[in-house]
Amino acid sequence: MILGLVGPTAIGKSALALQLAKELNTNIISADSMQIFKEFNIGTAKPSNEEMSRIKHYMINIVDPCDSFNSNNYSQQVDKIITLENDKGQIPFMVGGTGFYFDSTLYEMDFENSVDYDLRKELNNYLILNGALELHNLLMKYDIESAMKIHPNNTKKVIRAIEIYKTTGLKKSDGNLNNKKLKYENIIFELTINREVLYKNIEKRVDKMIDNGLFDEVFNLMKYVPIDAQSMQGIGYKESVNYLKGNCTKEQTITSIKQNTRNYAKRQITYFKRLNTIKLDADLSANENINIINSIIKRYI
RNA sequence: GGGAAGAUUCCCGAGCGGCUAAAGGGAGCAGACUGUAAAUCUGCCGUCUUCGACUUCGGUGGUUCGAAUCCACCUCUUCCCA
Repeated sequence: MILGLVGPTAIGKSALALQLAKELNTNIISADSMQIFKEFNIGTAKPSNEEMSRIKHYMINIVDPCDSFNSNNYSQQVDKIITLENDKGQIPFMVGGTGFYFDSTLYEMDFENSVDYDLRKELNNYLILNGALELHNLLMKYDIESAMKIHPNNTKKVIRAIEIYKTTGLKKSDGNLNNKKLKYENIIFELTINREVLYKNIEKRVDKMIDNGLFDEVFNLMKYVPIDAQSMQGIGYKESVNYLKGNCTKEQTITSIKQNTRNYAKRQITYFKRLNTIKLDADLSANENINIINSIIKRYI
């Protein structure tokens, strides 16, 4: 059993989560694909050390910035944590904006051992040489059903589908995507807010990150983290790299970070619709929301 | 004061007599998503009673069968010489 809190970036998840975790006397499992990286602090709006010392946060600062990490790595680690906490009689509180991490934790995922990075490289070369359509035709040969579902332009997904077939002999379309097996009972809350207000919040937050020294952080990171590392693709980071390399002005960079963050928030909101969430109004005070949450939890548990 | 360029749909920006509601990009909105997910990708995007109709390309008036595209004047903008 787990409790969850989702919401788009900059809506105030962390603040509410902190209070709630204290109230409920539980630990937090972060579900954030960027906060997993060590040393990526300002741009990921990571909780402060002080905050993390007050409430235990799992899944933050667990990956070296030069390494890669994926949703499967995530769910495997979180499985252990949930079991551990549940065994102690605790219901952990999963908080974050990475909807896919919730998905891959809450449900049984198909295709064990279906990763082959060399094959990906190979397919990527094939893509460069022959184009997206030919790559898609390749998938057509192995798994027509998936090929029909995946747009040829979505080459990452086309490659993954081929990879699944080549490594496991299974077709992606054989997975249980439409019939997912639930792993954990859960109650997921979702913070919502008026879109315009959200976008304003985002802009304010980005300005704050800049004031807090985002560029310095990235400058130091660039000394040892390759620019094409997964960690460097995060919003706020890739744009800063571009700026520090002298490719654009500071103003352009800030505008672009704000823009990309807004677009991201929009995608998050779309994703949350597939999660079965209970909506919370971010305009209400933390205490009000905590009361609402408490009453709902009591009803279920 | 003289000269040059230009005003295009929310923004940038093509078009330079018919094939144009007007390329492309951005924004916005909606959506997809099972191992890079802060990623990747898709659709819509003048209005409407949407297989058709209507109103648009600074303004007004012309030339044409027909104009965002040509002409005249007006308004504004940028730039250059004073």
